[in-house]
Amino acid sequence: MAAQRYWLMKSEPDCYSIDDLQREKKTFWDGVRNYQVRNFMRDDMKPGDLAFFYHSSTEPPGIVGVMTVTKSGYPDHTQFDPDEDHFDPKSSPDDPRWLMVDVKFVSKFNEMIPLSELKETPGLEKMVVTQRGSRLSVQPVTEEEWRTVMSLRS
DNA sequence: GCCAACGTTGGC
DNA sequence: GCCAACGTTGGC
Repeated sequence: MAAQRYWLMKSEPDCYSIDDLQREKKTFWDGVRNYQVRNFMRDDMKPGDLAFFYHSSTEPPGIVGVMTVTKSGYPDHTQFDPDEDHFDPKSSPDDPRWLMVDVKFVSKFNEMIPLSELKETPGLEKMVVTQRGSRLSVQPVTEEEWRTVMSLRS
C-alpha cells in the first residue's frame, strides 16, 4: 500500500466553499478538465490522503481547511451531460476522459492562511501554490510542507 | 477589470 | 511536429 499523500485543492468559494463542504460533510470533486490533474486523480490520489481546501479568486486567497480523500478517481459524470458547463463532447462513457474523487470534511481553520502568509513562511518557498503562475487546481504537497502549514494554525 | 502565465488548438 | 493564436486561470 502506497504511503499517504498530501494535496492542495482549489475552489472558488462562489462555486463551492469550505462552508458548503462542512454542511454537506462530503462531496465529489467534479469539473477538473486538466490532464495533469486528471493523472493525479487516476494514479496518485487514494483514500486516506489529506488535502488542504484552498479558496481562489478571493481577497485574499488562501487555505481555509482540511479534507480527506474518501474515494480514488472515477468517471466524472458531468462530462457526459450537455447541460453542464464542463460537458466534453469528445468524451464517451466507454472511454471517459475526466475523473473525479470523493472528499470528506475534516476541519475548518479559525482563520484562513492567506497566500501572502504562505509565501513568507520559511520552508514553503518551493510549495507549488507559492510559485508564480501556478494554475494547477489540484497540487501535490510534500509531508514537510504539510507539517509546516499545519503548524501555522494549531 | 487587467493581464501574465500557461495550456490547448489547429493551420501548415 | 512546430508554433502562433486563442482561451483560461487566478493573483493583483
